[in-house]
Amino acid sequence: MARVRAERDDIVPALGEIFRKHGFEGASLSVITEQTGLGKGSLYHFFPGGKDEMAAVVLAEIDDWFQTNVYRPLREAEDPKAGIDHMFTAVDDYFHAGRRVCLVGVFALDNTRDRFAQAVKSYFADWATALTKALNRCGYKPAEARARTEDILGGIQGALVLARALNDPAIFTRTLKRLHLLIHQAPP
Amino acid sequence: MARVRAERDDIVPALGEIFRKHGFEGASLSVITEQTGLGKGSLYHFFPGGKDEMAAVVLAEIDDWFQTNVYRPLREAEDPKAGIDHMFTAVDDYFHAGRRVCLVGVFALDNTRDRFAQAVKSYFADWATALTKALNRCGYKPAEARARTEDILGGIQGALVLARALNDPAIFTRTLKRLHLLIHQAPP
DNA sequence: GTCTATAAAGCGATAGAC
DNA sequence: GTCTATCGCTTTATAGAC
Repeated sequence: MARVRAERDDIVPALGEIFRKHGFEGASLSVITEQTGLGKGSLYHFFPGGKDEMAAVVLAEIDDWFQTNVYRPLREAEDPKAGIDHMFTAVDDYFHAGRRVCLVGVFALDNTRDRFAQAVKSYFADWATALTKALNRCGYKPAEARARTEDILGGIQGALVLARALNDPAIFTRTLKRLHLLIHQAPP
Repeated sequence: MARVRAERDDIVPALGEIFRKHGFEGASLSVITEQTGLGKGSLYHFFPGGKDEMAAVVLAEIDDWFQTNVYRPLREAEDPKAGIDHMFTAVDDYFHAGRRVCLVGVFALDNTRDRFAQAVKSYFADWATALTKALNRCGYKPAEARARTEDILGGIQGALVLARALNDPAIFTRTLKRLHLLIHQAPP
């Protein structure tokens, strides 16, 4: 049965890419079947709840990844600046230097599915809390830490939109670098 | 026939709000029928091309609005700073202080429909060109003007994502104010 | 111009053989 | 676990009466 779970988990990343590419409504079962190579029988064997469960599992995996690779380092790094450095590196890597959009951002704008609203909210709220506290530890006053957090999280999401819209991934990496320098150059 | 065009144009804003709320795939004809009060017969009378034509007309109207109310003032204002001031006011107004998402941004992330890619690209490219030139006229060097343009356009889109995701429209207005001050406080 | 009826296709989901 | 067949429903789009 460990094998069953492993196999199911193996297709979750593929599902994530499909939802990223087509959105929730656009990711029809025929598209999912085609892209994963699994028939409907197999898909419903792994995900009895259908598409909703697939999306929920993908969102849970994303949350898990960011908790481990971004939020926890932000919270637990002895040097808060090192945690922030790590965040920028991890984010550039995760979004493939601007060639991969943020599924949570996609689900945030396409708010048809209210059932994912809580997962979307938690993703950004957890990130914001962890980053704000790290900035506090860097010496930023609370109000400034919150403002910089909004600038950074919003800047990341917006750069992903721009990079995709203009078909120019480099926009993302450039923006990320400016946001990073802003923190290091202007600690209060 | 002027009356026909007028009536058709009257429902375009409603279509825009429907696409904003449900996305392209989520805006089914039954939803459109319900929200506009027009039956399928009327809808296909106005838009023989179906949903695709509806979305194309909405995107064209959005482009027209931004050309008139944002890009042209940026290009033609005698004082480039006044053009930029006007842009920030118009943008806050257009996006209802963070309560309205950007349909072009939604279509950018939900890239199922490649047929809208050109309209999406033009929206941001025209905006970027107009703003960069205005910043140049303000005294910014070319490279800095391009960087500030990316910060502002990306910051706007990202703030809209964050505001929607966290259900906190004030994030948008706060971010807009910071982006605006950045230009006025730090002209090179 | 708006309506109803309907066509044709695709959708998510299920059943059951293997 | 994977497959095929199929159900019931919704979708986009069209036809034709009014």
